[in-house]
Order: sequence, then C-alpha cells, then structure tokens
Amino acid sequence: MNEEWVSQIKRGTLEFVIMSLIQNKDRYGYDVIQTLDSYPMLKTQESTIYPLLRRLLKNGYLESYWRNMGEGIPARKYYKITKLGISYLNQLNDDWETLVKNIAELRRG
Amino acid sequence: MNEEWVSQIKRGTLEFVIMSLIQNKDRYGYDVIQTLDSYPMLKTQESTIYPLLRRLLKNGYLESYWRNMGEGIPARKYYKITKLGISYLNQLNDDWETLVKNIAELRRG
DNA sequence: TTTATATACATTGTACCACACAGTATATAT
DNA sequence: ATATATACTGTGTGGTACAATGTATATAAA
Repeated sequence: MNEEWVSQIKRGTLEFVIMSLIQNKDRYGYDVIQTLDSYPMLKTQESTIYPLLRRLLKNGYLESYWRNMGEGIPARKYYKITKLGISYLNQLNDDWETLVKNIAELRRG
Repeated sequence: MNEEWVSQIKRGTLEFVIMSLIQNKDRYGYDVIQTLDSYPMLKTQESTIYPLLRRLLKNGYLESYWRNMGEGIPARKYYKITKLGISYLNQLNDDWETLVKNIAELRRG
C-alpha cells in the first residue's frame, strides 16, 4: 500500500466516512478510531480524528454529549449527527457517487 | 456541489485520474484540463494540473517530449507513462478499489 | 483601422488547510 | 513498568486554489 498517497486520499474521504458512521449511530472518538482500524485505507490516528470531530461540531454538523461509564472508566464524549449534518451528508453521498462514476468512466477511456 | 469538499477530495484522486488518462494515450496538459472539464468532480485549473504533471515527471512516473504543431499553433508538451509509472498506477488502482469497497461497507454499517 | 476579447498553450508565486507525527494527560488493570 | 481506554494539542508537510504572466492567433467590436 502506498502510504503517501493514502494519506492524501483521506482528505475529504475521512470526513465523509466519519459522518456516515455517526449517522448510523452515535459514537465517541475512540470508537471511531477502533472502527476505522480494520480498514487499511482509512486507519487513522487520534491526532487526526479528534480535531476532525471538533471541526464537524463547530460547523454544526455534529453535536456532542458526555456519558459517564461508571467507576474507573473515563467518560465518553459522544457525537450525534444534526439536521444540518444530515443534509450535508446527503450532499457528500451524491458527490461521492458522482466521483466514483466519473473515475470509472475516465479509467476505461 | 460542495466546492470546499470537492477541492479536498481531489487530493490523490487527481493524480490517480491523470495517470490513468495518460496511460490510455499520451497527452499534453491543456488536453488533460479540457478532458477533465466535463467531469464536475474533477474539473481543475491550469495552476493545479501543470505542477502535478511536473511532479509526476520528476518522480519518474511520466516522461515528456515536445511536439511541433505547425504555423501559429504553440508546441505541445506531451506526457507519456513510464514503466515505473505503470507499476505505480497498478498500485493506485488496487488502493482505489479497496477504498471504494471499504467506504461502501462502512456506509451500509 | 484600430482595439478589445477569446482561444490555445504553458508557467509560477503565494496562501490555505486537512492530515501526520509526536507528545501531554488521567485513570485502571496486569 | 506496561497496556488499555479516553481525549487533547502544537508543529510540519504538501497538494490544490487563486491570481497573475507570457506568447501567438483569430475574431468581434469600436
């Protein structure tokens, strides 16, 4: 796998993927990281995920709440998609579909 | 279409697409720009394409030659894929396939 | 006729910003 | 000591965007 290229391709795709994950169910940062860990092309570190989540929060696409996990387990900051986030994600879905089609067409010449 | 996101998603995809185009046949920069013009997600300006082509040249994935076009038409700088470029592109193809599958899986949850 | 504008082609300097690297921080369990 | 679970941050990198420069020709407007 081409690490250099993979790190470039994540721009945009990561945001898209994380929004999709959180649309399916509320998630906290660490959970997102663990989930992506099994996907070689999307495996990503804390230093990328946390700022990304905060950016989506700031843009109003996500909202967050803390959930206490009981003795000895650090509280989790859950993220939930907003209405704005849903319409944004719908747009990303369309754009992604278009992109995949465009590329398929260009590749076959 | 989300211009901001589109400009991010082009990182990596553009390189991939341009290598594909040039693998199919030799091309000059302006030709690449015109070709991408009909694909909303990949439409891109000179200031992006020319440096990209030069980078691929420098990395040894492409080689270039000038072709004279006769009276009044500026000479064209054609790019051609190298052996190294072909093996690089094969890798990009695999990575792209993986990415598309990964994302499809993550989206459906 | 002179001037303005559009097309074809290539280049470059500067700025932006998402992701990467590496580190900080707390608490528990082994 | 080390690993796991959870969250945060400062600094660097590098591909793309914006805007402009340059040559040459053809065409439309003044």
